[in-house]
Amino acid sequence: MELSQPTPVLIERLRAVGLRPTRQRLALTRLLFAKGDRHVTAEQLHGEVLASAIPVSLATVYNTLHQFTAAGLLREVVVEPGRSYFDTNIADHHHFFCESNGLLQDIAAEDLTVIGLPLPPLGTEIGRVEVIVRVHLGNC
Amino acid sequence: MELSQPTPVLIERLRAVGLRPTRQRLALTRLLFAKGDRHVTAEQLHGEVLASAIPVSLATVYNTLHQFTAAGLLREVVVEPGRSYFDTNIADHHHFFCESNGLLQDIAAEDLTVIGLPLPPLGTEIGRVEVIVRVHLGNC
DNA sequence: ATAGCTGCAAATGCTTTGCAAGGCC
DNA sequence: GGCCTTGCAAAGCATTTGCAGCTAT
Repeated sequence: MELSQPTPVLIERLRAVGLRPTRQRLALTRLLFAKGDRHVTAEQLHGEVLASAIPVSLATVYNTLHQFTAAGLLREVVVEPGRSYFDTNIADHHHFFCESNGLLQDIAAEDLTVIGLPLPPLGTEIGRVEVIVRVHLGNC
Repeated sequence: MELSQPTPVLIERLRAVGLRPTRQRLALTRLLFAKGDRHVTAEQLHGEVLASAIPVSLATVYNTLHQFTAAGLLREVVVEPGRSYFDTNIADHHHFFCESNGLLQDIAAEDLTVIGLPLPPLGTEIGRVEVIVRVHLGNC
């Protein structure tokens, strides 16, 4: 598992996608990519970054998450109305989603195969196949 | 393809799930289940029902869609942040979603098979496996 | 220096709710 | 008549935007 990276690496990572390495973007990058794959909401990440003593507004967290998504650093996952998750794993993969506690968990693309996919609607091309396995706590 | 059903059948359908067959619920039921499978947003359906000369408020459309969903008459499909689709096809199936024009299209469960599903997270049970094939218009 | 960021607060868009009036049984 | 529904408007949330001030290069 990938551990926290030194700041210079993070700075390069931002520059590589054409984003200036500002204090708040670095703080968010550090939190997002510090350890393994993460699935966060804007609200969650905002709470974390405030806890790390760097003041960042919620609006900036939203803007940054979307910039990162547009830059290909993150992937947006929509599983519930009115809430967006951002996934630091941008490789092709799928998810378990627990409807009881709102937790997302990765399923590696290699583990799972979809067979029998029909042709897409006329005039369209397939972008991505997304599998969401909805689960719930057994002891409810 | 199933054509528009006579009103008495619709009334029974509502009663069967414990909902009073009011004028607005009947109008919505008629629009939803008149012909084949549909994927509508609350906004869309509201527009349609107003066009049919029966005044229904948007709030009532939302409430009704959720009551129908809770009653098992509809299924909610989440594909984009900030918009919910309601699907009149409650059988197990999957979707094409066109990101260019927001159209949903069914994929029959029989057509598509998911193999290699890992065990769900400890303590959870699988509810439903949902496959969303994201497509986009080729001529963009 | 200057183009690009940030923060705040206000605006937005979708959805839900509270409560008085109305309709179904 | 009684209870469930409806409608409207207002509240609620998550998210986006406008603009003045700040910052990285």
